[in-house]
Amino acid sequence: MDEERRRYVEEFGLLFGQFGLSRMLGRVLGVLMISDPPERSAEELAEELGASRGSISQTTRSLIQMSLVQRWSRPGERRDYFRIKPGAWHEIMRREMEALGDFRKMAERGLDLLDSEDPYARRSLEEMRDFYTYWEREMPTVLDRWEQESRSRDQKALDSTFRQS
Amino acid sequence: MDEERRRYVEEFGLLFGQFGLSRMLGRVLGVLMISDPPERSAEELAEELGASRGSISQTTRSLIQMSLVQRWSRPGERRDYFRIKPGAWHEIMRREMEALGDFRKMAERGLDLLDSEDPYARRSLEEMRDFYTYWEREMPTVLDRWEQESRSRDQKALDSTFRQS
DNA sequence: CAAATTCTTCAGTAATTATTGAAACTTATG
DNA sequence: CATAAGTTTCAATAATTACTGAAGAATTTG
Repeated sequence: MDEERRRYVEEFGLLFGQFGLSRMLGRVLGVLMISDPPERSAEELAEELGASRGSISQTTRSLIQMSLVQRWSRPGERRDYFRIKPGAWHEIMRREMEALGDFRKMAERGLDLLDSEDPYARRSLEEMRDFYTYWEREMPTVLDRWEQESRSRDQKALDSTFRQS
Repeated sequence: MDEERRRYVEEFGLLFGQFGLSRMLGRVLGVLMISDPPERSAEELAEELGASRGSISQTTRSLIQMSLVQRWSRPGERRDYFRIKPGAWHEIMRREMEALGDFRKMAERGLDLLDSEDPYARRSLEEMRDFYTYWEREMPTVLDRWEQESRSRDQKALDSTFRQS
C-alpha cells in the first residue's frame, strides 16, 4: 500500500472510532473497501496494517458476526479470504435502528420510576419516549425504500449488461 | 436516590457507552432526566453520582456544548443548576445526521483513490456512497416532520391548558 | 494418519481514556 | 475591595480497552 492508501485506511479507522466502534474494525473494513481484487487473506491484512495475526483474527470475527464481511475461498487454496458483504452499510444502519428501541425503553422505564410525580418533571422523559417511538416507526420505512431503489438500480445494471452480451 | 434510581442512572450511562459516548455523560443525563424538580446543581450531581467535582464540571461542560443541557439559575442563589434542554433528543439525532456526510465523503475519497480500477473492485465504495447520499437526503425530511408534529402537539397541550384556566 | 499450513484463543502488556483532587480562577456580596 | 462561594483546569493516577505473540486447535493434503 502506498502512503496515500495507508492514510485513507487510518482515517477510515478514525471514522469508525468516532462512531463508537473500534478503530481496528474500521481499518480492516477500510482495507477491504479499497482492495482490488476485493478480497484479502488474514495474512495480507496483518501485513498491510502492521498488526498481529491475533488482532486480525479477532477483528474479522467481529466483522463477520456483524454481517459486514464474509469469508471467501479460492478453489485450490487453503487459506481464507475476507471481503465486504454486499449490503454491509444497510446492515450498519439496521443495527442503529435497533438501538432506537433501547432508548425508547429507557424512557418508558424512567416514566414508570417517576410514576405519580409532577407532570412538569416528566416532560423530558415524555419527549424522549415520543421521539424514539416516532423514529422506530419511520426508520424502517426509509430503509425499506432504499432497498427497493437499490434493487431496481441493480436490475437496470444487469439489464444493460445483458443487452450488450 | 434509592437503589432503583441508582441502577436506572447506571444503565442510562451504559446505554450512552454503547452508543459511543462516555458513560459519565449518560449518567449525568440520566440523573437530570429523572430529577424532580428537573434541575440539579454541580454539587448535587457529584453527590448523587459519587463522582468528583472535577469530573462533573467536565461532563456538564460537554453536555452544554452538545446542546443537550442548559444552565439554570434560581433567583437569589449563587450556584448554577443544570437541566435537560428541550429538544435534546432531536439534537442528538441531528448530530448523527451530520455524521452521514462524513461517511459519504469517505466513500467518495475512496473512489478517487481507485480511480481507473476494475469496476468490480469499486462496487463496495459505490454502494457506500449511494447509501449515505440517500440517507443524507432522507433524514432531514423525517427530522423536520418530527418537529412539525411535536410543535403541533405542544400547541394542543397549550390550548387545552388555556381552555381550562 | 502424520505433517504442514492456517486459524483462534488468551494471558500478558501497551496504549488510551476517564477520573480525581488540589490549586487557580471567577464571580457575587457586604 | 476583601472575603466567601462556586467553578474550572490540569497533572497525576486509576480503570478500561486494544493489541501482541506464543501455544494450541483445527483443517487440509499427500
